[in-house]
Amino acid sequence: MVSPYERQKELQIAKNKELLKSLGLEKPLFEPKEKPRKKATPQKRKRTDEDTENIEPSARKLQRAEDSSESGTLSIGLRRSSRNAGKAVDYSGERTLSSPQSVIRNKTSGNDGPMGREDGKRVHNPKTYGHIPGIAVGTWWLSRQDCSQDAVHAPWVGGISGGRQGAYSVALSGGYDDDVDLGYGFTYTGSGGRDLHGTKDKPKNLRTAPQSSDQSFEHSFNQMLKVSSETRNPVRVVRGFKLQSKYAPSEGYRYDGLYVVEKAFMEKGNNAKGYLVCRYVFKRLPDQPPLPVREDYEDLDSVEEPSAEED
DNA sequence: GGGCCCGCAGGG
DNA sequence: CCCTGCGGGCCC
Repeated sequence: MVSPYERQKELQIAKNKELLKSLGLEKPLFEPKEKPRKKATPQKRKRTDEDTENIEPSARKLQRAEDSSESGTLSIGLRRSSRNAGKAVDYSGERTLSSPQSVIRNKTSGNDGPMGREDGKRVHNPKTYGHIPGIAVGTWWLSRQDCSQDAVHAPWVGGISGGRQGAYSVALSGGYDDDVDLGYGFTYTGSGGRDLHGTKDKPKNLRTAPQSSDQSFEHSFNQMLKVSSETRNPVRVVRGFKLQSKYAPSEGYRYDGLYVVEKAFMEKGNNAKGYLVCRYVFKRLPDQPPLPVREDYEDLDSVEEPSAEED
């Protein structure tokens, strides 16, 4: 039996999915020169010492965790994402799934700094529109911090970064489970409407929290994205491992190139009280490397016929 | 596994 | 200086 709440969510998702499809966003605007890789390249290498060498810096960062647990090196990698618990972290596989140009950049190697940073300096300015020089589409980082250091998406926490001419970048991290991701187009939800302070008797100091009020375009971040839809400036898009999508990386964060904000509107969000959210439709710009697809992701694509599910 | 609370970067 | 924010590490 499906709860009315779930029902509403399904309808919402279906609606937005239709919206994306009606805009022709379920596929690349132009056929990429190179065929999209439907499957991970067969030659999925087993982890070797050489691979371990490559991920060493990130592992080093988690040294402390290792100190307090006797478990192997793999499990300290998993610690980072509880949602991926039980899954094997195959960094070499991650690379084969990514587009040809993809490259892993983890700079949080830090020999012994408190936060493991040895070079906190940014080479490029994140407050720009378009690609960051030297950062190929498909570049992958272990953490938002690394991504920020490469100037692709500056905030460590926030999903939206922007200025007066619109957003510079957004991060898709699955914070709103009614967002739809078709890869070449997706819906995105604005910020705000969350109670980060708790109540008076139970004060909190959170960075994220459940939806507890309406969002609005007055909100500066939401306004930036609305401006983006008018200026049509390109927005850098980063997909994170928490995103529920076959286009999400299984671990870490990946730069997926430039998109434009095609539409901006308000609608009821998928939250208990039906608070309003700011919703956006993003469209991927042409002439970019094909998006990697996770074949292991089970697409619960059962939303097509609302009347089909009776039992 | 879930809850808590932190530093930090950015925009106004 | 104020505030926010789709992280993340730690403690339980």
